[in-house]
Amino acid sequence: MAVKDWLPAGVQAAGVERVLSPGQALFHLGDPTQGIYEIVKGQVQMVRVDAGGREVVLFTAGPGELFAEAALFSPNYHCDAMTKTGAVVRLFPKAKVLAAFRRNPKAAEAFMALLAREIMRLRTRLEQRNIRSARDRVLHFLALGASADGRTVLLHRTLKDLATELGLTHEAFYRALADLAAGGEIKRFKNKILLRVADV
Amino acid sequence: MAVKDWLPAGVQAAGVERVLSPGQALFHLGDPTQGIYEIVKGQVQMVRVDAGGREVVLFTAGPGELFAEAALFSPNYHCDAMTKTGAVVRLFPKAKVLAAFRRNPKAAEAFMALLAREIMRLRTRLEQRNIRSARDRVLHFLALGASADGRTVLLHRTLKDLATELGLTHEAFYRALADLAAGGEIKRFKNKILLRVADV
DNA sequence: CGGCGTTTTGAGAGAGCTCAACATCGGTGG
DNA sequence: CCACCGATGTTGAGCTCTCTCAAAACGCCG
Repeated sequence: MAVKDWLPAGVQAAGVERVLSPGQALFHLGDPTQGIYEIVKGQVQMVRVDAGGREVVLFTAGPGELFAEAALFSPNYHCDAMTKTGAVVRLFPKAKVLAAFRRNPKAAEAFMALLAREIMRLRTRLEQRNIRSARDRVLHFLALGASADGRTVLLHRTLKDLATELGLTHEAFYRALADLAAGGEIKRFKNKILLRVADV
Repeated sequence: MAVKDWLPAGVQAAGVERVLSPGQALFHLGDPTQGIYEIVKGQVQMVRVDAGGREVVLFTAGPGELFAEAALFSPNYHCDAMTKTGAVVRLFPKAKVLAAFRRNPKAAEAFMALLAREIMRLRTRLEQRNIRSARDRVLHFLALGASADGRTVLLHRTLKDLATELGLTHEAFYRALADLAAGGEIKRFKNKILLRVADV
């Protein structure tokens, strides 16, 4: 769900793009909150520094993702945000967004729905990580990624990226795919994978 | 954040408790949505059945957790929900909840804030799972769990439960703790753990 | 005291990670 | 058109770390 599909046009128009160079901070702990960000390009990380000075990464956001939703409901940021790689982000000012929600319950509901869906997606990924075996984890992922017919999984990103999302090294992921293909459980194509429907 | 802290009193009063026996379904895919559930006792699982007839678990909810938030924004359920262990749940009817949000933007905002916080928590746990080493994962967890002074981590649940949440076997978790304690990185007490502040 | 669940420690095996080499593909520029 | 280059994709070999299975100590509660 892209921002443009749910955010009222008036608020979208108020979006401000910002370019971050590698290592630059987007905001710091304690700063007054500005609004929510959409990651346009690159990666941005939420980082908290613990008492010992160690960096603890809370979250890594990539292109297309929403960032710092919680900032809408808090006067100050609770952690630092920075980019290691450099990034482009778009800021939607808090006041505009909240005003839109108050004025327009439909928009508010759309946002709630968005958050609820994000929660679902995250919970699913977390459940996925509870599966130890690479083979089964990949199978779980494929079963969930299957389109309506229940057999076809379209691959949008590179396999390498998928491996990362699954919490596997790319080697382990490739091997799991090779095993499944060898066992006839899947068939691999250029940009998609076909699942074998269970026999009987 | 317990339900009673954010849900308007009028809606809370409309909550209906329901007792589920082991193996019983809470709802099925395609059923019209009733509302959101709070798990009072036991565990309830979201399950989707894939084309091959395999069960794919999407999420397991425990006591105190909110369940099926997305149901508020969809006319039908997108998966099955059932309990293996038996459970007690409380249902807050969709119409009442949504009406309260429309009537009362404050309540709507409180709910959004709740969802946003849940997203943060989930993202943090997911980031945690990206840490391979048991030792580092435990350290990450402790650093995040530290209270204001940055050194004290209070333990509310049993270590065994914590191990599960961390995605480790309890043995691996105990060993990691023992290692850290042996190395002087933490000090263990009855119901808390002290982190050593990094030297210089 | 007896019983149950948590906490601990031990030994062994398997699975995924690491390091490494190579193939493949798409794009770029001579 | 071909050579080159970087990134993705693939396969091999070895090692480490966690999981698994097992057993025992500990603490709590009836």
